[in-house]
Amino acid sequence: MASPGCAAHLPVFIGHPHHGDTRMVSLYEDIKPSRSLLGLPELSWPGVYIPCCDRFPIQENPWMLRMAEPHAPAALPYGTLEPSPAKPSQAQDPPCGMEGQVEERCLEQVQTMVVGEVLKDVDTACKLLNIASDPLDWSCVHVQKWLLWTEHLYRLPQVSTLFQELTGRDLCSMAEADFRQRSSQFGDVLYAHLDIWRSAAAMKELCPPADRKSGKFNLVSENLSAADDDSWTEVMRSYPSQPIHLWQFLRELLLKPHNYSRCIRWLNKEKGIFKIEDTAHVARLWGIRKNRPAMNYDKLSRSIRQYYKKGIIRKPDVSRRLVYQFVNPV
DNA sequence: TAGGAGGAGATAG
DNA sequence: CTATCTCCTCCTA
Repeated sequence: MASPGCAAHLPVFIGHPHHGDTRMVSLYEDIKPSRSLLGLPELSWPGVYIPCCDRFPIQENPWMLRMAEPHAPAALPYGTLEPSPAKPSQAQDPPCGMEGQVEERCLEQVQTMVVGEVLKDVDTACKLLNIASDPLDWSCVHVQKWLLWTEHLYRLPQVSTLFQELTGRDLCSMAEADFRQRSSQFGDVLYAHLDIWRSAAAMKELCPPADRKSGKFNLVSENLSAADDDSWTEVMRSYPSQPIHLWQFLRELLLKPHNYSRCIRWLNKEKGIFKIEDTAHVARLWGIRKNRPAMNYDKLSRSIRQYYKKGIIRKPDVSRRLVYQFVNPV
């Protein structure tokens, strides 16, 4: 994606780009595309560069300072991601002395967190979409799901129609120019996003989840949302088979408040009472998950109501709009 | 006008 | 056959 001497910006949304609580950074690919790490033994992305380090001098950057603390970095508001002028030389300057070592370690930590978050996001998307993490394994249907998801994630106009009848292998064999040919405006974004997925798949192969859990990537899940991650993993273990049921899907969203609290959230977790805050968003997510592009809240709510007589979901004692209750809370 | 309740036929796995 | 999906009517806030 990067032409020589003209490195490209690779936006990576950590969490969800539409939400204020999103921690978002832009990965800067320096010279080599991230795919080039496929053959690398070490588990770091060469050239991954955090442009926010440019914008905020490290000693004045609270976000950077918080890296050393045990909790999550503060959110970077959506919209601050505009590619800042690339300054590769600055990123590549060898740090000097103790200060330089601290800075380097800090950068390493950030990189590790970013990569860990990317892997987590890819994992989450895989589970929500029910597709393999490795694009090479995707069927045409999986490719369409991934495209719909990417459209949704980056708020792209409909691009999935431009990539019909393509398997994941077809997609992976395409050069950036081929992507641009199909979509002159967003081909590069799709290419970059696919690149992230391919890199993540390669990385997962090099470093299985068990290793990641106990290894360096633990930094991320420990620091950012350990409880979330555990419950999420638990949920996925509980429902390994397909197809997923709507109530399970809703519960999954509820168990990822970091990503989805803007569209669905607990009002009373103990009692299993939740509220759908953004009907269109939840319906769209469900539609993507079930490959039903025409899904809307009207239909989704009808499906929820089917659970009334099955005793899975009901309206709370005090009925309120968009508020439902799991009959058997977790 | 959006959301809620529920009937009923269609559809996918 | 089950679990929705889809379309529908009627009701309510």
